[in-house]
Amino acid sequence: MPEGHTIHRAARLQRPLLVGECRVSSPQGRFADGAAVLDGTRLAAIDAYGKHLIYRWESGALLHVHLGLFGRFLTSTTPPPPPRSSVRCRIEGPKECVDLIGPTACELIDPAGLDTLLGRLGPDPLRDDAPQAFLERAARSRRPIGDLVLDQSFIAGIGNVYRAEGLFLCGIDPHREARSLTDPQRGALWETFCQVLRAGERAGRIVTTDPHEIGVTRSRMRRRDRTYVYGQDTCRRCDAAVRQEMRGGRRLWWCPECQR
DNA sequence: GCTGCATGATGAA
DNA sequence: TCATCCTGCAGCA
Repeated sequence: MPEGHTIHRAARLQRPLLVGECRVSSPQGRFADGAAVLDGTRLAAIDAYGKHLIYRWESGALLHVHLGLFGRFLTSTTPPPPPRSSVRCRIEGPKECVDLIGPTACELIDPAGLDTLLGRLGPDPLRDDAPQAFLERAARSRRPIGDLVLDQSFIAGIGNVYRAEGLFLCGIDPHREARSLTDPQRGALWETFCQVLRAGERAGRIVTTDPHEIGVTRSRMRRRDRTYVYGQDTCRRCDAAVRQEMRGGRRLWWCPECQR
């Protein structure tokens, strides 16, 4: 489900199959006006920024999609089956059909709107952005590092699972004030996010554990084997009871032993 | 059939 | 900090 890896993977996979002339519709009806504008025109490119997708059309039109918590894509080969009633937008390209379900955003935006959107985003590890802006702002911030990494203006693409797992892998207590960490700690955190997001983009799912450590074969990993602390009762590394806490409406998991 | 919950984000108070 | 929006599913009567 949707953290940055999902979005970049969707862009990579959809790009070669949708670029070209597309039929665009809104079976559910809530994007009917936008779909009418795009229908029959040619898609030029698909770009991912953090958790945002931008579909660029040859006409200059820009389609902004954000999956939010529930959004997802269903893909099918053309000709596609009839859409389910909840499909906000169907894009039927030359080689594939993509149905968009339950997005937070599915809207046409203008170039100024895109600038505003991108201006609110911090560097994105999956775009190979330079980490300086993140590192420098974090070095000055008094906010807890666990709150800060979910803030898309600090670093783009991290969600609740990667927050818990990235901080675990770096041995950092999420409550630590961001500025109290050392420069190498903040640097390692950025690098860790780069690694786990890239792995997630390739695999199409979040796996942050080392299968040898967990004692399973990579191909046999069940959901509970894929994370050290997220969604766990006990730490998959040290077996201590995993702590959890609601912060800003999101559940935060951490290991009190491995993250000091 | 209901309730609650989920890998997200926003706007009002 | 809270309510709200988006959807589907598990768990329970």
